[in-house]
Amino acid sequence: MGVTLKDVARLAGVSAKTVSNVVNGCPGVSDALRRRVRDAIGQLGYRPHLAARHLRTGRTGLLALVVDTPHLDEVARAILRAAAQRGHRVVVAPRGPARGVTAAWRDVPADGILLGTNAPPRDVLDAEVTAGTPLVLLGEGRDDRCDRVGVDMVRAARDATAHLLALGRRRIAAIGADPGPSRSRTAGYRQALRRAGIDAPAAYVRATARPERTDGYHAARSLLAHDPPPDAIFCYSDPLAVGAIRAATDAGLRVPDDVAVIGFGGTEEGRYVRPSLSTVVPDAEVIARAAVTRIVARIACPDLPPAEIVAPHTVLPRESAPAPPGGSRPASPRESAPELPGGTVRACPRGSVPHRETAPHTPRAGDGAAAAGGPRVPA
Amino acid sequence: MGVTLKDVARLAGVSAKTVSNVVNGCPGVSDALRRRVRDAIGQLGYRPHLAARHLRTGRTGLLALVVDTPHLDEVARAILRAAAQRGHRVVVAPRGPARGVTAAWRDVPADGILLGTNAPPRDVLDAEVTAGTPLVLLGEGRDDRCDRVGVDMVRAARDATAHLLALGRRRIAAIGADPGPSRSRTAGYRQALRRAGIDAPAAYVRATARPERTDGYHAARSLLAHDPPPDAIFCYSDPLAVGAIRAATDAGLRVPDDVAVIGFGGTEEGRYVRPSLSTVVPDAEVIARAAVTRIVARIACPDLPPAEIVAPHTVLPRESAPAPPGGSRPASPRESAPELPGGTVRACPRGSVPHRETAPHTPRAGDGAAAAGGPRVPA
DNA sequence: CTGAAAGCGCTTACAG
DNA sequence: CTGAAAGCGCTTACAG
Repeated sequence: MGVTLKDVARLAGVSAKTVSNVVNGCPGVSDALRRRVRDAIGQLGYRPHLAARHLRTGRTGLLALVVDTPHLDEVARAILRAAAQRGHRVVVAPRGPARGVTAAWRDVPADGILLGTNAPPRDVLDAEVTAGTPLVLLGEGRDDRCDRVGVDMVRAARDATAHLLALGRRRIAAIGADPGPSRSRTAGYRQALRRAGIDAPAAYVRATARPERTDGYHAARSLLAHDPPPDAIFCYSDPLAVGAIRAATDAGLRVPDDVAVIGFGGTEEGRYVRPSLSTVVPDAEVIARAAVTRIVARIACPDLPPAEIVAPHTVLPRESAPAPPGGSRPASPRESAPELPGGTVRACPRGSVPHRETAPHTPRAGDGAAAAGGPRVPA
Repeated sequence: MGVTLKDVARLAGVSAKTVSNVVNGCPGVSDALRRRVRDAIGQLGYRPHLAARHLRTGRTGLLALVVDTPHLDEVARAILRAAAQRGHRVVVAPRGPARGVTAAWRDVPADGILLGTNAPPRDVLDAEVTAGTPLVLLGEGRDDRCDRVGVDMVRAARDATAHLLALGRRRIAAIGADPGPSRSRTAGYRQALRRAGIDAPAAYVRATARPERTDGYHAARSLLAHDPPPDAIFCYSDPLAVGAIRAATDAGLRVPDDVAVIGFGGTEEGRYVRPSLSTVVPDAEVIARAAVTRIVARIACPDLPPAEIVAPHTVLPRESAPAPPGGSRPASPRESAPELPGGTVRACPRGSVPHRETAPHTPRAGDGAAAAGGPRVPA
C-alpha cells in the first residue's frame, strides 16, 4: 500500500516518465535503464494504481460482461476464456433490478460492455449510446446504433421447431420469457409452423416472467393440462426445458414419446437430466471470439459503423427430442448460418451503414465431439 | 462524457465543495442550495467520476466476489442479492488460472474481496494479507489472519455420510476435488465411518481435478467398476453428484436402490435431475448476510480481530438418497450448528485472538418450504 | 533518449 | 454554512 511510481523513480535514479515507459512497455528506454527500473519495481513491490491511470487516460483496461439470460450462459463462459486468453481483463457486472438494469453496470469501471441481456430497455440503450459507451449486444436485442454478435435468433428458433416437426409432431407449443424480449424466437417458431401449414392455438405460446427451471415447470404443467395437450414443446432456454421435462414426467407422461422437448443454449446441464435435453447450440466459441474482438475494436475506434456478426448454431438432438427416424439430419453450421457474404471486421472502415457479416467458422479440434456428444459419454 | 463537478458548481453558482457535499449527502448544506445543486446535476446529467473519487479517497465503493467452486453457487447468488439489497455494489471477479489465482482479482478495483475458493494457495493468501486487503473466506480454506463465513465443513460432511449410513449403506465412497482443498470434507466423511465402525478401502476416496459434472461422471464410473462396488457415494459438490447419478444409471444401476448418491451445495439443478438429488444445503441466506456484513465491517475497521462465523446447514433428502425408513430425521439447523456460544459480530472489539461465532439463524417465511421441497413441486 | 511540469476529477483539511 | 487550494498517482505534451 503506497509504493508509487515516484518511489521507484527515486530508487532507480530516473524520472517518473522513464518508470512509466518501462511499466507500459514503451520503447525509447535503454536496456540498462530498463533493467534498473525493473529491479526497483521488484524490490519495492510496486504496482501501478489503476484509478490514477484511469483518471489520467480515461481507460480502465477492463471489459464488463453482463449476462442476464441463461441461454447465454455458455457464451458467457466462452467469453471469459477468450478474453483471458488474449490478456483482456473482464469483470462480470451483476444484473440490476428488471428496470434499473443500468444501475448495476454503470458503476463498474469498464471501457466497454458486453451486454448479454435480452431486450435491453430502449431508454437504457439510449442512455448508453448517447453516453458513448462502447457496447456489444449479445442477446435478442438489436439496435441500429450498436454492434451485435450472436446467432440468427429467428432462424435458430425455426430450426428448433422444424426439428420437432421432423419428428412428426404437430401440436407444438413454445415456452419463453416475456413476449417482447423473445420476439424473434417466437417469430421463428411461427414461421416454421406456417411453412408446415400448421396453425398453433394462441394458448400454445406461453410467456414466463423469467427463463428459469421453475418457470418452465409451471408453464409446462399448465400447457399439458390444455386440451388438446401439445405433443412437443420448444423452450427458449435450457433451464426452462429442464423444468418442462420434469413437469411432463411428474405428470406421468413419457418424454419424448408423449411430449418431445427442445431447449435453447446448449448448456452442460442438459446432458445430465433424464431424458437428456435436445437443444439449440449457439457456437459459443465463435461468438466469444467475435464479441471480444469487436468490443476491443469498438473501444479503440468508437466511430466504427455498427456491425452485426452472425454466428452459427446447431440443433443438437438428444433423448428429449431425438434425431428423426429418416436419419439424423440436424442443421449443420453451414446450413444454419445465414447465406450472406462473409467478411471480417475491418478496422475503422469509412461509411456508416450498419452491415451484416457472417462470422468465419474456424473449426477446431474437438468441435465436433463437443457438439455431437450423446448422453452416454459426457466427455 | 465530461460533465464535471466544476460544471455543476458553476451552473448552480456554488463552490465545488458544496456540490460534493450534496452528492455525498453530507450535512451542512441549506435546503435551498441543495435543491439548486440537485437541479443543476439533473440538468447537466452529471455523474461523479468514480476513478477520481477512488484516487482521492482510496475507496472504490465496490466489493469483489470470487467464486470458484460450485458448492458455493447458491451462496454467491445470495450474496449478490444481499449486497444489492443493502446498496453495496459488487463485481464478480473471474477466477484466474489455477495457480495465478491472484491475477484475476488483484486488478479489479474493489475495497474488499469475498473469496469463495477452496484452498486459496498459501502464497496468494500471504500476499493479500500483507497487502492488507480486506478479505472474507467462504470456502474450506481457513486462516488465522482472515475472517471466514461458512458452514462447518467437517460436520456437514459427517452429516451427509451419516445420512447414507442411516439408509443402511455400508460401502460408502466419496468423490471430491483435490485432496488438499477438500480436506475437511474428507475428514468428516472418515469420522462418520469410523463412528460406525466401518473401514472404507482407500480406493473409495476419489480426488478429481475439478468439481464438475464430467469429473463426477468419470470418477463414479470407475468407482462403480471397483470390487466390491460402493452402495452409496458422497459427492463434494452437486455437479459431481449429478455426473455420478448419470454414470450410475448409464451403467444400468438403480439410484438409490443399488447406489445412493448425495451431493453438496443445495443447487436448484438437483431438484430437476432424475432421480432428484439429495444434498447438503448450506444456509446461503445466513452466509450471505454475514459475509456482506463482515466484509463491510472489515473494510471500515481493518484492525478487527479475525472471526469465524459458522452458518447452519441441512441435509436435504430427495430421491437419490431418501429419508431413512425410520422416519425422516435430517440434521436440523439446531443440530448441525456447532454447540458454541453464540454471538454477534461486534465492531472493532479489543483483543486479537481469532474467535468463533455461530451465526444467528433468523428463520424467514418460506425457509422451511425452500429447504423441504421434494421433487414433485419445484416451487 | 530522458527530465520537469501540468492536469485528469474528485475530496478534504483549512480559512472565512 | 460556504469558498479557494492542495493533492491523490498516474501519463503526456513539452523541452532539453
